[in-house]
Amino acid sequence: MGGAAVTRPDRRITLIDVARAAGVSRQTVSNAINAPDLLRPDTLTHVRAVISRLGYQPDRGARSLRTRQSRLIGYCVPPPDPDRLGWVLDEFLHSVADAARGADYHLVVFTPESASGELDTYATMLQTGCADGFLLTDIARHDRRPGWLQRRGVPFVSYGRLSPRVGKAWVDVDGASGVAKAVDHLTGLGHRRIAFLGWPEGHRLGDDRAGGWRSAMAAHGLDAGDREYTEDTISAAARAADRLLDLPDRPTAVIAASDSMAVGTYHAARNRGLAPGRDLSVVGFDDTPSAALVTPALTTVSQPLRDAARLLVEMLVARLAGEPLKRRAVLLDPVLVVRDSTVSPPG
Amino acid sequence: MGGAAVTRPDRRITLIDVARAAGVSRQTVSNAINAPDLLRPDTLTHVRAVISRLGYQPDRGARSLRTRQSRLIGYCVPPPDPDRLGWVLDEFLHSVADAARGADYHLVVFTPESASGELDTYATMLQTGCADGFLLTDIARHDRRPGWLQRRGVPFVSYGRLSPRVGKAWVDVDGASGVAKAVDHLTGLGHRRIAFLGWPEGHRLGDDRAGGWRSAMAAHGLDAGDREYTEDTISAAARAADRLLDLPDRPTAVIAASDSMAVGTYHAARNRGLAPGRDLSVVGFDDTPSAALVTPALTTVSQPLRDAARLLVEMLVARLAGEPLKRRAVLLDPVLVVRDSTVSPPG
DNA sequence: GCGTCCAGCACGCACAGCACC
DNA sequence: TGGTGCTGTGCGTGCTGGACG
Repeated sequence: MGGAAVTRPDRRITLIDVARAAGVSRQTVSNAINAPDLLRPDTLTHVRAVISRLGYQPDRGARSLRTRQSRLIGYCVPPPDPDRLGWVLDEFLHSVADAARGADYHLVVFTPESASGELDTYATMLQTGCADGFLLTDIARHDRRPGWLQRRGVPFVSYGRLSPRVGKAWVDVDGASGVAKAVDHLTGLGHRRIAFLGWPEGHRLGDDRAGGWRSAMAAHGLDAGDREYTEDTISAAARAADRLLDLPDRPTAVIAASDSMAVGTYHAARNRGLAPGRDLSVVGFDDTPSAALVTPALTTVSQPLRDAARLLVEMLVARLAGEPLKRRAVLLDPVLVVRDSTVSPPG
Repeated sequence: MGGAAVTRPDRRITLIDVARAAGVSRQTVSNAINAPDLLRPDTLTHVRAVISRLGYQPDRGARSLRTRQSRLIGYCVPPPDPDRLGWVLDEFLHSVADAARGADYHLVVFTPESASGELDTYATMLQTGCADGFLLTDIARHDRRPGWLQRRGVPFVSYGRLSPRVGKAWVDVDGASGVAKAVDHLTGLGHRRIAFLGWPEGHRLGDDRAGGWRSAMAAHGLDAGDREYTEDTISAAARAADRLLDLPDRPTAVIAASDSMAVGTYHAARNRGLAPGRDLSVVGFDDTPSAALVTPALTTVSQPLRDAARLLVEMLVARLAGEPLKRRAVLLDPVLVVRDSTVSPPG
């Protein structure tokens, strides 16, 4: 019998223990937690004192069985891609987990069972009571998840805008505004030929950012002719940036739709003997951890991740509680972080 | 009444439904899932067929209430530090979540309630049945978590070695071997003066990596005199690298104990007009996503994250099941990823 | 007695409805 | 009466002990 009882630290404290110690019934203790306004103030104070004295914590299993809720938020982590800059998962996750705890929720991360059956995984998570609602990120062009969840009435929120047809609760960064800030910054430095390197048209995020560039250029009376669209990888961006630098009247600055593409632009510039941050100004988007580390340190548009996380959790929790949303679609204004990759145009 | 019943997609399928459909008792269905060897083969086949036909999934809440287990693995995400390179959280989390699902576990990420009361958070997670065991990373010098968990008999595993006193189940990267590979690589290029930039002594990881450098240098008949120890941030590393480059007979290569410190070395070199990857070779450790992006692309020691994650989950699941561990402490051999920051010494 | 399978109970909680002042 | 607090019940499982052949 030498083995320690690993799974049983000590007997759990239950509602009944608290009730006995406080001299009230189970239900009164339950109400003290879930419906405090049903108790007389002095009873409430007394029960609460006993609760904290005994260190009582409601059991999730039992509560979940009774209420049919897990108080768990599901988040399917996107698979890492070596040719894309690491996402800002670190800070985002931290912020989300923090906000969730504030609402007495927890965050469950999971991966799809198979590439094809991602939706099945969401179904399983729901059926087994492993999540009450979901947090979505990296919404793709024809993403099936929002519509699927919407049809089933499953609460979810998205970091990334949604078409009204498939969902109403989302938070996103105002890409147009972010890129416009980059244009303002560059014109302030004296640039007139500012190119844009974006994603293929039809991508919501990409179109948003490209639109911001176009209108900001127009606002400054500049021509928005120099642009290339390509997929969001370093290597593809380098090829696209090459085409921009091949233009007869070469741009003096490039705004990229992501940090990955900005790094690709660095490569293209160096390949023809141009020094980014001296001969060519470059602006990125996302402020990934790498942005501050590359040489020259990258000027980039930073997403307000903490605010986004807080809002997303707030919205999801409201949906889970069946409450109406105060704000359904929130566009956050990003900040331009100026580093060393943007300087006055040469000459 | 127009509002849809958001929380109730449709009535759940329970053990009883399956039992009725299969013409057996609840318990037999339960056994088909948890103790298949108690059933006659034909009964088992039949029941299993009905289970998959109805798409039955055991309810986590009920199961958790009965078994006193959540089938949840807790992971406290370390707070992001802007002056340190983003951790490799992305890939690690993905791998862990993947491995956990294979064992019918899920991963709950959480943050400490307060900086001081991290242990309280672990206690709460346990008490509320929000985790059965924990995954630890970033073990600090005098980390209180392993001992605390150990004393309470809480199952946990650590990514990062543990002193036998506070825990026996861990997986770690063989830092000494990784650094030795870096030394071999550099001597192969013709370097003789290879400095080491590490963490203050007493840090297990740091000592491990420093030891690898010392013994590899000795094996090559080289002097292991050039070393600096400092904290793991870019700025501190830059100052320490400065001191190395101030040495009368300047090293031609620097091996840093982390990618952050390698980037700090880049800065220090450039400040005195030395080009890393030409005048000075630099090797990092960790292969963070930024390593491939900095200029020159950083040669670095890569952690086998997938293997680590798989092993960690395997060990934790075994501990949770009360089974003996096949392997308690596993040292994984890292791989040197050669990029552009290491070249033959100048001259 | 052995191999299968089944009925009753308890896990800890929250809801409905009743009792009290 | 209305504000408070209490008792009975069931959520879906898995364990214990018993029944059947």
